[in-house]
Amino acid sequence: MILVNRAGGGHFVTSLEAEGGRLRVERLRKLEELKAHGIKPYPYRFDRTHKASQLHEKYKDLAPDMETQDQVRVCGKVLNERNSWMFVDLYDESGKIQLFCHKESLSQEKLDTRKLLDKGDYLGITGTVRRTKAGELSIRVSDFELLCKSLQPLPDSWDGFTDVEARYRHRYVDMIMNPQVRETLRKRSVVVRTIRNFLDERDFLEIDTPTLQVEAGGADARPFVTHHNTLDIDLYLRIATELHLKRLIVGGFERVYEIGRIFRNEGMSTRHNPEFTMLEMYCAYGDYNDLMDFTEEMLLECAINVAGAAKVHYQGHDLEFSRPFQRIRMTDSIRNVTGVDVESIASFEEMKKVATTLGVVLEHQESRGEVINAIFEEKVEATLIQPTFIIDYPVEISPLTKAHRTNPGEVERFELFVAGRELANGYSELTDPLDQRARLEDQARKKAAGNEEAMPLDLDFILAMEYGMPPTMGIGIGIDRLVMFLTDSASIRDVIAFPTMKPLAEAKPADGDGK
RNA sequence: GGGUCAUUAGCUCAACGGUAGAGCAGUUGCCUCUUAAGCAAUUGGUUGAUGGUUCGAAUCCAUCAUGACCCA
Repeated sequence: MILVNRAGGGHFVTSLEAEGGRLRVERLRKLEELKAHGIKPYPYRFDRTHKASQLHEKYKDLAPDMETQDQVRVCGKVLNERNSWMFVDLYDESGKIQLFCHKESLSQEKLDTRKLLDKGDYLGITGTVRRTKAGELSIRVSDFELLCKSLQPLPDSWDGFTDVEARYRHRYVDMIMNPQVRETLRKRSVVVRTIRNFLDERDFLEIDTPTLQVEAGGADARPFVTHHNTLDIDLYLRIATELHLKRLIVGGFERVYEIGRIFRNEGMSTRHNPEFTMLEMYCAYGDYNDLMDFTEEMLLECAINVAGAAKVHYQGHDLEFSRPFQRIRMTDSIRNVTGVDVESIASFEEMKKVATTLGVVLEHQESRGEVINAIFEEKVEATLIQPTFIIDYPVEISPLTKAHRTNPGEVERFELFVAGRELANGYSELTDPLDQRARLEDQARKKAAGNEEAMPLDLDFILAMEYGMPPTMGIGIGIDRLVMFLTDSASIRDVIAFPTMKPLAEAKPADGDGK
């Protein structure tokens, strides 16, 4: 089997032997030599007394060139070495601690073993705390044990590991070499925890709904298809959690949410990953006005917990998450940007002409409301930098939203835009089962006509609604995008631990057809 | 889907039609000294893949693969 790879970084691994090349062979030689000396290269455990950061805190007042007799045990990964392993940078999750391996402090046996170590190995250290003349807190090593022999060479620590494709394909190396990768994922965890705490404090229940579904509804998107062998039926991966969370409201829960993985079989870009994480939250007896207040409060708390302030720097913009966010009717936002008052244009045909005049390219829009939305997306979205609620959407593009209480043709829906991108989508939920049925039948008609993004007719969902659903507000928030804003990440791949990557082609045998 | 660019040693990059190089890493000595980097010597390549042009291709052309950035 031949390994096919870009030597520069991208890998489709079919041969471990080819990875790392001769440097790996050299490490295997050392591994064998270690074993020959009776050293077990993959032991079971190590008791440490301190993490690196704890030592820096505890000894922050220790003066340069001062030596203590305090014995400590630390462990971690070797990432750098100076002067033939006399000075070693050992990293644990909390940070770095320097090891001072003076030959007079180590036995001859350990000095011999030291020659068989490589960068990337894990070590368990016993020694005393000192600060060097140069001022670096260090451990004078009296004993060490190998905790893991690493077989793969690490990237050059000075030039770093910068090949974008290689970083995403071998994310564990990216995490080792680029600390900000781990920091971003840590902040992601803070965002999710903040949201959970925020909702839990307000008596919400987190309930899991099905990922595998007979029909994928609740959003305009193409689903992934999979197959259940025993039932011998195709199932779809969910594109939203909305329809099931609303069934929970019907069932008597008043406050529910789910932070779950969503799958959409669509394009990939710096803003789209095929699987992503969305918060959906539903709360009985509130409307979309209450929901905007609620959303502002929650996002502000996220910003403060992650960035430490309401103001967040994102890709050259200063985003201000202080309350309240601007609220603009969609039609007003179009007038503000283009000068055109779409509310005064009643007919579908006339609206299409206006769109064309504005340079908006239309594809399969088949109603006045859809054209208005196209104009909005093309002309207004990118201009919405500060957090802004766009409210009161056309009914034609909102099949699950309650009709606006005063404006005909509109629904009580908002989307929150930040840095020109949609971050959240919320509304007064449609609870009228007859209206809901009419809207979904219209969707089913579009689907039958070939629109793959139209929603299927979920009769059980309508049946649930016939049993009675209280007035409800509900929202979906893209967690990945929120984390992008709060961590100043340009690509969604930066906030996902293991982003989706297209595999590299495997080598074909010489007698293959080569296709 | 369209355009532009990229892919060369473990990593970061040169070489732009004439013998594939550097820095770091690695190896071997010496050295117990440091904040990217001790000193010296030295190993290392099917230049992403497949074709083509040419006396000669990392370099020019075509196709493919993967990725990045724009655009739809």
